[in-house]
Amino acid sequence: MSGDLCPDPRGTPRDAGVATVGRAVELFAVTQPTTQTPSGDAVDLPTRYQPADVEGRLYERWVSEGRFTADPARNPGRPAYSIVIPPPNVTGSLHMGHALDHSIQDTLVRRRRMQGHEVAWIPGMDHAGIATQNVVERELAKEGLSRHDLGREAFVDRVWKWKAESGGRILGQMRRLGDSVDWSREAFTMDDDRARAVRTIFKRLFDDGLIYRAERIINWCPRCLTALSDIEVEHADRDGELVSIRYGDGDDSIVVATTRAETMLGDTAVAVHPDDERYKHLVGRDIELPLTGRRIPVVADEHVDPAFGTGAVKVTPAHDPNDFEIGRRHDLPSLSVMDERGVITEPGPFQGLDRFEARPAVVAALREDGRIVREIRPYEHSVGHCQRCRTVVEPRVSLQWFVKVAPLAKAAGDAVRDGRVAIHPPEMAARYFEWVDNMHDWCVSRQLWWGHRIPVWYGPDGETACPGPDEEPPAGWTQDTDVLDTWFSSALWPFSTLGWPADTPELQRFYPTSALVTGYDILFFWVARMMMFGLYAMDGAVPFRTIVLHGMVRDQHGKKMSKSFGNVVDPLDWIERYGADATRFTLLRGANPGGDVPVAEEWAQGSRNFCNKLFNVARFALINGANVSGPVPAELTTVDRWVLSRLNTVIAEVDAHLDDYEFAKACETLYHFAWDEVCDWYVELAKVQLADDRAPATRRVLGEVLDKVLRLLHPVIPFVTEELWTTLTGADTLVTAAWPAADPERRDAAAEAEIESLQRLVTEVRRFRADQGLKPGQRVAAELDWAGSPLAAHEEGVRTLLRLTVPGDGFAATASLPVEGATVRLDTAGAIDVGAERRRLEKDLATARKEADQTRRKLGNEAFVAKAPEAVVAKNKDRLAQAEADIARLEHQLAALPAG
RNA sequence: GGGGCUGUGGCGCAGUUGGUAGCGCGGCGAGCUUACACCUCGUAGGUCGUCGGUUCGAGUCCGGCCAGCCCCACCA
Repeated sequence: MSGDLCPDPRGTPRDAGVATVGRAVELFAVTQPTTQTPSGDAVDLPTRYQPADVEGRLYERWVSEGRFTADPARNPGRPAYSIVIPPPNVTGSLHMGHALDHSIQDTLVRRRRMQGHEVAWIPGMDHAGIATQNVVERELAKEGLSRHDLGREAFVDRVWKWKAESGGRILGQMRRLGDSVDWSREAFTMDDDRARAVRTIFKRLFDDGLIYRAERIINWCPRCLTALSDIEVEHADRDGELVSIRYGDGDDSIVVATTRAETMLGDTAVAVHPDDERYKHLVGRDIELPLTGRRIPVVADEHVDPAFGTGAVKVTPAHDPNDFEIGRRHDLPSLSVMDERGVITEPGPFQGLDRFEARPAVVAALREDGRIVREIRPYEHSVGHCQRCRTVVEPRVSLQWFVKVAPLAKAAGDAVRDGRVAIHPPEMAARYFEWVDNMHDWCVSRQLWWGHRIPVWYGPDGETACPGPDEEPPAGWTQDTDVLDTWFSSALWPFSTLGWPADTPELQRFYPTSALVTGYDILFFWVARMMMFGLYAMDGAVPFRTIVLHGMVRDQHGKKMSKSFGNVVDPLDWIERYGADATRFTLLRGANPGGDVPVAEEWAQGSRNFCNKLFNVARFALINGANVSGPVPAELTTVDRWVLSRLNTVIAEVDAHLDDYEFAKACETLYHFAWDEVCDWYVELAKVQLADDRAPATRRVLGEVLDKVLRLLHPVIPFVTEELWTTLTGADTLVTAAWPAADPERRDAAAEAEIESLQRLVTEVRRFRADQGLKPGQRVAAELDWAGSPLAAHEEGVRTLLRLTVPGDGFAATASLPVEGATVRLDTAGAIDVGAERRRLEKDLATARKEADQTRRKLGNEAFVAKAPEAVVAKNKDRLAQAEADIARLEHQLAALPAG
């Protein structure tokens, strides 16, 4: 082994080169032992990339060297790029959805870092009100305690303790994934700075009259014992019964239908449509409500659909949102018949029954009089469930805090409408508008203990005060006991993480953030709310310039991942078995804009294989002394010019794809270039050049190609690329190395055409050899007749690729393949299967003739020639010419076949 | 009830301003060749859900239908 095994990239003296070799050996030596020894020179290096050996080490180094730390004061002239991470719940752990979301963000920020931007990617977590409280309550339950046994203060302490001990497991998992976040700026939605932001904006909203307290009917979870906002309620179809009940008696009777018979105990009216002739005589009269003895009025209300059911509806203002509104319009009393746990409180036979026990009980009681229940039929209807615990939500009248969203939502919609915020993919904007344009006031109070306590105090006579964060509440007043919806504090995330309300350098430099990356599933929950609060708090400045929406990760059949299906894939499992890079690559390769991302074990293996492929080209490059520094020589072979031309095309394509958030396309482009073109063609052709005096230039080109490919791949697969690139170049890190710029001067159409032609020739001969059963390794004597063809310059390469020897004495051509303006005559020792070859050629000939006919007919179509663009016509002419050439070639080959 | 999406080789997906279909995985066959069997080479396999329309020409535009999915929703 000589010193030029791996020349020093900077051309400094030999010992530096030796050091690089030492590194290389170390890199390859930590992997498992070689399974086989290449023939010839004993280069005893292992052949597989072992991610586990490098990932942890590299990540720790990146962090300790501060590679991800943002500095708002650094390079003021340079553009800033910032992203705030969608804060995962403290209770959460990394799942594939996070892995996808984070891989996208990491790709974006790593590329910007390489482009010289000042990058801030802010990590953090969400306190996740209900979810976290439930976790800790469950823990307490194991000790036989409830939160009430501890009392509020002790319980909240307990939650903090839990958070310190087992919360935030996901942060460690983010390191495994390789997230290049700025850990020095980690935030938590409940920490002091964020609490200050909450207090500040609450007060502003309060003072502006955009937050108010009112008695309303809200969604109530009888298990969590708290109010829920509309979007925390999930609707699902359930089988139920539609029971028709006669109210009143004789001429004064009316039949109503309900799926919730038990609520009739709280009915305070029956409503009909004002124009409904059937019931006009009853409007304004009282009728008797069965079971209760109460008499309730019949009212006329536009809301009632006369065509539905009997056209009459029972009105229970306390337990149904519609009825609540009807009740308000007609000034009806609101009679609550259940407590906060959904247990009937109305005195009588049903008192103490759960709402679901009361339902059949009420129906049974009604049936005792055979004339009251007119019909019972199965009925499927939509029922709201608590998003957190799946309990059926109970509409309930209570005193809650609301944010008046109309003005805020208007601004949030306008920011997208007028283009200040772009949504990718743009189709998703429709969903966004539909939501912001139809949003109800947002119920922000929760009857929980874990969360930001509502900063409102009440005086002895019911006065209210909302002191700012630096103000004291009046002495002796008591604070509201409710806390704010979790989404209230996360809506402030893009600016609260940057120090708002203080006017920090971070805020100056990094707000508005550059992109917000998240799944389309929380467009409503979170994104729209950040828009509302961002615009409001930051005086009209948008919270982010671009919203990048991705889909959900699914299994290989497009099924949602869920425990019950048993198809959940744990990203950490993949990271351990295939590496973080392979995990990331699999996800990004499937990340078409807005589309769901199916993943499967095989895809991950494919990605792992790709990383290994890169490892091996790098190994090849090291063994052959690839050179990554200095100018690329002016004198280059067609092969070299071709690969550089392709490289620069690829750089431009990848750049464009990443600009468009087309991660799948960027990955595909690089995958194919690196594997199909660089490994399968360039390296094979380069082997020939490396054996002669073209070696120095070839080493430089090989180094150049690898250098650029690794840079381009680094944002997507940071670990392998860092490891290989630093080994190849001897430089410190790829993290801040320059992002490649495409050089249009390198584009070389002639070289590309020539190599494509060469590829076709080689493929054709390989095909022939395979069809004829000639072993790929078997050397075959061949005569190449290609006078005048530019391919003649590649004779050595062709002979190597095809394992063709120069014919000696006694050469007898038994196969003649005219292709690409050349003729290859092979000595197949008389072993060729003439019949098979003839069948094959005839089939191809038929195909070519058919194509020629079709194209000829098309070109004969006057309308086509007149109307189609010139380029299209020209393309068809080329096609015809090609087909005709194929026909001639195939006929020639057929004629040249030996008889029999 | 409203809104949106999807339907392309066995499976999962690409297909830019309309010009006769690509990729990965899988299948089949061959093979240790100057890095890689987590490899190489060769190969089979779709007329683009369906009907109709516009056009010289449609997977690519328009309409109907069929199938599947998602989101939003205060019709009992």
